[in-house]
Amino acid sequence: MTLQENSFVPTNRSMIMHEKSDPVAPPQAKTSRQRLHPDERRQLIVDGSVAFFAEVGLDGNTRDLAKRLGITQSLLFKYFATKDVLIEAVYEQVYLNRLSPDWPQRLADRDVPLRSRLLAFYADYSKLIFEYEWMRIFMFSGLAGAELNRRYLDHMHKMILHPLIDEIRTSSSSSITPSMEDLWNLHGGIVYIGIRQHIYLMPCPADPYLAIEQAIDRFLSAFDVDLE
Amino acid sequence: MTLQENSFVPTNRSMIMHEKSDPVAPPQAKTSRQRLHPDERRQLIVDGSVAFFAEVGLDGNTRDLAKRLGITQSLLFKYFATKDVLIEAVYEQVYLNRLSPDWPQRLADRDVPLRSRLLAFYADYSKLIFEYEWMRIFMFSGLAGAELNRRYLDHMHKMILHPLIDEIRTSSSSSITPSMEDLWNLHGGIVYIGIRQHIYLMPCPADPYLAIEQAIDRFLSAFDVDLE
DNA sequence: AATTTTGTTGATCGAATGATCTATAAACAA
DNA sequence: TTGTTTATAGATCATTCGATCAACAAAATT
Repeated sequence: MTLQENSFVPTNRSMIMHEKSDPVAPPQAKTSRQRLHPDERRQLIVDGSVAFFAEVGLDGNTRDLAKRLGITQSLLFKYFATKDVLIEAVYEQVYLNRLSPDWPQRLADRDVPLRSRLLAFYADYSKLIFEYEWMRIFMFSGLAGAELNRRYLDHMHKMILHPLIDEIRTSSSSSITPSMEDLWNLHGGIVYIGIRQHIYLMPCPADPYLAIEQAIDRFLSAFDVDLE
Repeated sequence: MTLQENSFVPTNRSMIMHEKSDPVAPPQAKTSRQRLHPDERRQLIVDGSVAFFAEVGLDGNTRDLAKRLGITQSLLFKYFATKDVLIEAVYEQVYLNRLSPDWPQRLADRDVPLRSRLLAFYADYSKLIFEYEWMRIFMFSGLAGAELNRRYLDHMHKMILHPLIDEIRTSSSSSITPSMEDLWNLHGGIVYIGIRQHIYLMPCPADPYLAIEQAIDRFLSAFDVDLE
């Protein structure tokens, strides 16, 4: 395979990285010192931090962040004791209150065709995770070894994917039963769209819904589930 | 969905990261100064760097790396002018000469059943990318914005996945034709096994071959390709 | 054995980075 | 207005990190 022909191997370091193309945005209209209510300022910092760390990684430095926010670096430490505390706030902002908590129930609602349930779930879920900030911060923290990611995926396993085994078996007209690996395969194939888009910055379909729909249909028909 | 119930949200910073559990390995039997042939020393440094940077990320520091190698930090700069040059060598070590260059041809060999060709390819390919070093360095460099990754994936697109559209159409008994997104879905579902294993450090099947085989079979039968 | 070569070390430099401290000025209360 | 509070800025500290350099010692050469 031509992958070996090394045309993808860097010949010139300059194209590789660590350049980080000056992530410092245009300094906000520097009209002297702007005094805000602490709550508002704090939220501005968190929002800016999410965008900043998603772009440059969790060890982006606080000076660049402050510059992008149009504030001084020392001000960051008035609101967050340490950089780690700030990153904690970033995690919360990104992961908290982002997806309806009743998906386990809705996925088990057998009054609705299984295909419809799956389509609805992945339409909702993909809208969440196919966002630049979510995808990249999740990947950065995963690489850094955060327990957070394992807990999140354990939840996905227990509350979403594993229960689906039963749903599929029930809706199936044959006796074949999907394994957990099969369900991870369905899930991974969908998630990978977001990885291509936001991690590798590859061109991707503006609307991934069709691809998701077809992946789900292929999956269900392999287990003889009616596509209605 | 219970993902919102936040049981995966960090309540305690200590479990999150930046601890990097002392990536410095036991210093090699420090029997005074060991003088090696430059080629051998260089290779030791590159090998150690691959393992080190795969673990802690591409901005791991050179002191820790040197400590793990059992050499002084300054010695690194005798072999590599800058840290970036060293990382370039890491890329080469990881990506170079790792996969047979004739996969495009073998995948197009219609004397062999398409299913067999696909199984053989992904058996080979997964052995390559399901390695800790490969997976993590590829992800780190992707997040850092390396052009390398886009080039690699472009190759995958042009030389492997796109030609498969034709192979599938030819082997199919129906008239449905897979789109590029369908092929990326097959590919991504398989790659995601390695991501779970090496990025998120989730428990995974020791041998992913069965899961790969079934993913391929589901895919092919969706396009009415004989499974022989 | 004497001499040269060069692989390796330890000390150190300068810039970058997380964090701190004091001075300042914008809001608010009297 | 006057005085108080506190959000913000600017200067600075202590480390860390990439990189350099002179000194040293293990091979290689004579």
